[in-house]
Amino acid sequence: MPGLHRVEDAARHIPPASLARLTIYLRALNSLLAEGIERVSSEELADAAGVNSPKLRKDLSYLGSYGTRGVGYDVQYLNRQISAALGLTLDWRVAILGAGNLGRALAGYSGFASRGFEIVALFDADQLVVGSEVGYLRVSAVDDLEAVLGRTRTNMAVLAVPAAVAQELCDRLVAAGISSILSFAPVVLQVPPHVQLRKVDMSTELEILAYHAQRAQEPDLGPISRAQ
Amino acid sequence: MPGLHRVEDAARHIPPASLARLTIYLRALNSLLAEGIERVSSEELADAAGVNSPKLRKDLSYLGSYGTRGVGYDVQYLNRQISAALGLTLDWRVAILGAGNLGRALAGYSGFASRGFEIVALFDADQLVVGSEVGYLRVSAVDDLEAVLGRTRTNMAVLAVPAAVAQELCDRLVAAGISSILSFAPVVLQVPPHVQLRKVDMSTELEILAYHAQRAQEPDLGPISRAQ
DNA sequence: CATTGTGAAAGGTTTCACAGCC
DNA sequence: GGCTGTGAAACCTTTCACAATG
Repeated sequence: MPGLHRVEDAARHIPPASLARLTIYLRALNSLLAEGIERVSSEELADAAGVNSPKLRKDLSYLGSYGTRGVGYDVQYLNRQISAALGLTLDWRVAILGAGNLGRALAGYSGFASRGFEIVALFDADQLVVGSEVGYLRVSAVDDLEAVLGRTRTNMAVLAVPAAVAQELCDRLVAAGISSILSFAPVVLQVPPHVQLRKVDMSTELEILAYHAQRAQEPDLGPISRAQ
Repeated sequence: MPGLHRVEDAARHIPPASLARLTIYLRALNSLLAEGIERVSSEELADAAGVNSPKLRKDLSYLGSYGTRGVGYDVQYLNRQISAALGLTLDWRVAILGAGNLGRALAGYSGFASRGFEIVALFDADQLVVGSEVGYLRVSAVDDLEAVLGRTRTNMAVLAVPAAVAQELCDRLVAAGISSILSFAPVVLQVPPHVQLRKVDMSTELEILAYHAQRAQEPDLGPISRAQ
């Protein structure tokens, strides 16, 4: 394995487009690891991740050079390097706000745990739900938000609540010192600049599909450019 | 033959980046409509959508010119034009595969219905779940997939199933003639080129947050570029 | 000698300034 | 006067070809 005192391997700037794909490579590497495969070429890994191989090599080049020319990449080593670059080796403690179907689905989602994200709290406003058990978690009252966040040393939060209360809860999270927030609420949230907010919008994706399907239906628009 | 510029206003090619934001503008316009606001400037609408105003104007310019200089946009009219451009005025009939927490969350998600996506079927493999009611839907057996898709005239599908069975079900959907698929399964799926597949990956988003949070924690990396 | 790592070109996206129009 | 619509510049991303190398 390469020496220790190379380029500061940790965190140079990774372009956003690249960053999003690195997480996909991680997933593919984990599958290979599970199958007991030890070495992989950029071509094979790119196939498994659904991208082309020059793109994959370019993406990896932002982290450092972790392959061997003429040979390929060591699956386990590359897996560790990407995890480290993304910060997945740190201790991430996640609170989920909203214990509806979505919140419960997220609480039980194995993809989080397998990446080192520990779900440490689950909140709901409904008194009938507070106190019930979801997996190994007990649902906390949203009234106790600040206290529970502190006690559990939460450093990330997921909003799985109705649009109407999302901004208010977001504000409380920020006031409580949380600066990494993932929102599933279908509404634009305002946060101060030091807070990282990301959004997952489930209906946006269906709407994009509708656009492409509509175009496919109408065969009268001249040369059709490859969609996606 | 490069000739024939028949520029129909309906569906010229919309750049992907623009397309994704148009759905956000729609949401913002719907909020304005609900508040009874009839006219909006590019500046106001851009604020509501969380983008800057030249970007919004550029995005709208791919559809046509639907504003009035010196005045702004008519909320209802612009709403209709964007909906039409995205194909939301057509009849979308969606099947959800997987009636776990995620599938049920999606089945009950009001954002779908309000955009004209009708959920017409919900499938599960578990015999204990098949036949039960979720909202106004009765859960169908995945064994009857093809028959139910045909009977309900489904033209879009959502995969909310475990990674292990996602590819197999995806293949059956494609064989049954579905060519618009949204997957929540954390796995790379293979589809033929005529099929539009989109993916929502919930752990990718947390991983991107982790990367930025890690960088914010380490103040020792020289000039820090503003994240996001 | 197969395969990585990377400059350079091509293609796509965002920003900007301002012409055009009500 | 005020706001939209858009070409042109700046910036970012992807592709490509090939030099570098174990």
